[in-house]
Amino acid sequence: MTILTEQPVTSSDKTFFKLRQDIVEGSIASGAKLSETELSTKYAVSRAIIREAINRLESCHLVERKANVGARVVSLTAEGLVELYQVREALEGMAARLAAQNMTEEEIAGLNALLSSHFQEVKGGESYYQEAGDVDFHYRIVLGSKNKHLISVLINGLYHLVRMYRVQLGMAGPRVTTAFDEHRHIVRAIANRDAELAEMLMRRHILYSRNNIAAKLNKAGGK
Amino acid sequence: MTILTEQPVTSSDKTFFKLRQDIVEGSIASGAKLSETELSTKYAVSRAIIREAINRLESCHLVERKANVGARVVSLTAEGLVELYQVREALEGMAARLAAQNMTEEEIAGLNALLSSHFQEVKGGESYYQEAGDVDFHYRIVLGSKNKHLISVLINGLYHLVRMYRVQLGMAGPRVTTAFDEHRHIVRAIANRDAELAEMLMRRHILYSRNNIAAKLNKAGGK
DNA sequence: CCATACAAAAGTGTCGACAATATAGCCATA
DNA sequence: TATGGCTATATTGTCGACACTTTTGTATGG
Repeated sequence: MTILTEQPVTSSDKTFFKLRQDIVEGSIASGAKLSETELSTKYAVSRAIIREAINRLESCHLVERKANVGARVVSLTAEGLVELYQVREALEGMAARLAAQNMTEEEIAGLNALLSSHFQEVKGGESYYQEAGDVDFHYRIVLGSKNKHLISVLINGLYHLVRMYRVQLGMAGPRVTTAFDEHRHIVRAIANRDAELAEMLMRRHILYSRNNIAAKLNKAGGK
Repeated sequence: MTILTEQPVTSSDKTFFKLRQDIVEGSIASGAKLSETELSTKYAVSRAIIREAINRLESCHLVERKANVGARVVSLTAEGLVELYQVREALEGMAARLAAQNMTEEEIAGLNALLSSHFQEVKGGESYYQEAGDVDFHYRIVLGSKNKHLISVLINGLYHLVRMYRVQLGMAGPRVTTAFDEHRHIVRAIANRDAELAEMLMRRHILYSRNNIAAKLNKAGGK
């Protein structure tokens, strides 16, 4: 399903992954305080482990920490979402550009295969797999850029925050078929090695999806 | 001089800053192993402090760590430099776009003042201040984007690696007057609130500077 | 009744020691 | 001599305890 194969080796890793999952999926509420002592009993590890996990979460922009005070889970705001998608637009646009230059023919064939399987699911109307498929699609292009920094910042960093917004704001949209067409055009540009076009299409794709989500957010929590 | 006012509050902060400086400036060689015990005696702090510092350095892409093995300072390569500047191109391009939308008139006036003072220095031929001035210029535009994620990724993350390349490869170039003109055009676009143009000029500016540095790197270490 | 200062509590920052893992060196064997 | 496995060493991972800072609650004075 998903390409990413990050395997926890140390106990600190495991705790970090669990904590991240709990935050992304909302088991730990957005904006909540993260007490080190409390978490250390909850996850049955020492405080040192929790501290290290919190530090890593801070690097992912999932928690904010103040010295001598503590850490809180980030709160999800409309501005935050816009800012996040602006960064995605820049980085994933560049990723698409580089993917058009650097992906192998095999990888491109794999992308096309992925699109085909998505097409079946779109007809079936399975929105969950759609979500996972979209994630998978973007992952592959980012990895296809072959740019270490790009991959690290997006996949180890921002994507988890993106997922957090999606999960907690309940994104499963009427945008699926539209997005699917956009994916097709992006892949075509990559297959044609048209880096310029691939970047532009990816940026538009993300911009559209941002507007779509922002509209939902305004409709839901219009305070 | 520089805008960034990150003040170390805890002992861990101080150690992190020192270590980062030593790595960026080459006191600790690129590619060197970072022994926790060794560093803890060298910097006169406990191993826990060193561990935390190393974790943070990993987030900055300044060291690479493997579980149960240890951490090494990143090694500087031509490919790494290209990848780094590709990310800069994407992010700072977006930063310039957003700065054109979000900077206040006062901030833009400040940018112009900065350019003027640089002009004096260019005539005086003080290459050190030029370097600092260039850094300052890019900082201001990134901050002017008012995008939290953009600021964090660039200023807390990639910029230190950029500085590391610059310092250790001895960048003080014949490109100074050219770069100065490019800065002028970027500021003009921002002042005109021409986001599109500002982004394009910034991207070209970084692309040029990448090519310039890469040329030097090939000439120097052509192995 | 409000404000200020002080004291108690809770929480984070730091440390040294122990446990688990990887590396290096050595010996035995083919 | 080369190779394989074993032991010893060094290094990282984890833990519990102590020190310091922030916060909270309380009491006192205005």
